[in-house]
Amino acid sequence: MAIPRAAKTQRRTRIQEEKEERILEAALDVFSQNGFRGATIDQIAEAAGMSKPNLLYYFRTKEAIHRHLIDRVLFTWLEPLRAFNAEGNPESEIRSYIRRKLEMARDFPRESRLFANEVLQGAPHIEDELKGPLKELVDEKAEVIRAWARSGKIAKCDPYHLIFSIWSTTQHYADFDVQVRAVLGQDYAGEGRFEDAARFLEQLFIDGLRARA
Amino acid sequence: MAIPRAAKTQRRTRIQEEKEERILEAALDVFSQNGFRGATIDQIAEAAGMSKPNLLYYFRTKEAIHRHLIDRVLFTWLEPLRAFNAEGNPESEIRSYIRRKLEMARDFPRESRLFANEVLQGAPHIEDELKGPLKELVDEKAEVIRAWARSGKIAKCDPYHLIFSIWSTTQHYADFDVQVRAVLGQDYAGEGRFEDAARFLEQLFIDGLRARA
DNA sequence: CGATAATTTGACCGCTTGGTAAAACATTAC
DNA sequence: GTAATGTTTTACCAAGCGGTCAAATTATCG
Repeated sequence: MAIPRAAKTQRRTRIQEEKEERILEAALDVFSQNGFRGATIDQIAEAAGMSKPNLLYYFRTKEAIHRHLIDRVLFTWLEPLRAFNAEGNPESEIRSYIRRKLEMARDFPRESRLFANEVLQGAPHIEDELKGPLKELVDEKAEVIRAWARSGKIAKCDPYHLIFSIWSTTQHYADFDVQVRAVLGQDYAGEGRFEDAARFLEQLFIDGLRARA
Repeated sequence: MAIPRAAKTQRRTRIQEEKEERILEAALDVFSQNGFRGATIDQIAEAAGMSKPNLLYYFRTKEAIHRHLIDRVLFTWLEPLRAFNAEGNPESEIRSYIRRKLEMARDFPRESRLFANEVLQGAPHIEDELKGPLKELVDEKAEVIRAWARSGKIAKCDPYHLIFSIWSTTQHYADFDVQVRAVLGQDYAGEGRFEDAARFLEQLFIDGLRARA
């Protein structure tokens, strides 16, 4: 019998665990570089070092791989926002949110690009997640920010657009990496641009949101 | 004889002009929604209301259409940055740059997404343009901003990351439109989000860059 | 060991893809 | 008009695509 993915025994075998991980790792490479339609199963299989039918033994369709990745990314991607703490000091909360998002752009650019590809092409696979869980989380944090503004801890501003602007500025360094590198020139060999970006963005957001008389 | 695109007569016929325009218009739709690899010639042909071979009579390959569009977008996309004026008042120059970029995100979202798709996937077709003309223009304007900062007209800041942050925040409303809509909810039916974004971003950048003692 | 289940392979299929060939058709120039 | 050129269509192809199948191979367990 050859029913994939632990049919009889509920427990996944060691091989399953290993191979599925290898596939997802390879697929992250390929999907983030080519988008869903641009990626081929052959590419992913080759990157994972196995034959196409072998890969399809673990994930029945291309969509299944993609969905797995998207779900995973969607979850970890929102971690920093979840950590946003109403009780904390607004200035340091915003500062560390920016830092964390920038670190993610630096350390997980493929995940960022996978997500960007998906949203850019109309989010065909995750519309519900955006309108549901994502919206709810943002609504909740927007209320926190609004409360800070009301109590005069930060300048009055639209909390939604504040969040959008933090998302966009930080993810820019992952999604538009090629452009950033091209503009900065190759003298910027290392990852120094992330430190510079952090300094700039913290200054911009902290000073831009400082409560005014 | 059937050599496309004005071989003998250098002058393009009326039909050529019309059809090429129709093709580019349709291709912009399709490419911006699906990326290069995700788009098919059949899709473009149908959107342009003609048969595939007919379309291929005007553009010999899928790449040729794409290149044509990219070149066009690359040029118009930089208009606002070119307009950036060293002699002007820093505050109003930055303000109007943001406004202009936001208007482009609102009025030409397809162009923005076409560009985003390209850069996101490693800019395989336009690396040279990014490292050449784009970098030169940005270098030039960065010098302007740096001069403003030196003379105390605005806060000291990294001009490159300032430009990146304006690009990213404004284009976000075109490229991540689905997400923005999802988060804001459908009560935001109209284009009001662009006005809100403009207000927020102007506040953020103007206050964030205000010269400090 | 042997039996059973899990994994891997190679051959294959139907469909879509980018692109071509050649002839039919339309337009323009004289 | 008619000849030359420009445009459109029909039929087609080879390659690439996502995915299947059955058989071969390997791992697991008593």
